[in-house]
Amino acid sequence: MGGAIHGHPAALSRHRLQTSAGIFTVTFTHVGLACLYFPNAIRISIHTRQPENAAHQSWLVTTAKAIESILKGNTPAVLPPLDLASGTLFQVQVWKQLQRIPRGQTRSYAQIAAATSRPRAARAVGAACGANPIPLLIPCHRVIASDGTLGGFSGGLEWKRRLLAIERTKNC
DNA sequence: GCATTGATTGGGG
DNA sequence: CCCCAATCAATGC
Repeated sequence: MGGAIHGHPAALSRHRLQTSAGIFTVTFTHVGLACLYFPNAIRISIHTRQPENAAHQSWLVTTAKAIESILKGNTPAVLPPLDLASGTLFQVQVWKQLQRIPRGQTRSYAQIAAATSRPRAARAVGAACGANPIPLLIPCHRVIASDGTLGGFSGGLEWKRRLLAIERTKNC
């Protein structure tokens, strides 16, 4: 059996996804989209090459459209089901708050901390953002430091700058 | 503006 | 336990 996290199944399939901004990699479980990697990310060797699954094919199309939508500064009309089972309770709470940040807006790590009823956990929110398995669709790029500086980004700060610039431009 | 520092939380080994 | 981290506010320069 493949490795499992928190008692949940590991990814069943992995796909390369060609977009206008390069080749993203995504993984699916039986629940939905589990991970999304930027084109520049180091990809792990594929253990689980399973026969094509109809649901995964459908989710792949939806995921591709959602990525392209975000790259254009729009809000995706539809998202694939997201499998957040790899997260702890706190991380999932943070990730759900991230999904509530409207396109074109930002929040500070401290604001997200407050939204999860842990006003002093700003630093932990940063760590939870870093552990976000589905960047772009879970928009951790919209979280910045209280003083207006960018903070960090697991996909590289260039991507964070780029995404925020796209959304800012689109909003004006 | 920038650097330092103490407080603080959640996660992982 | 201990260490790390995508923080923050206060402080001094």
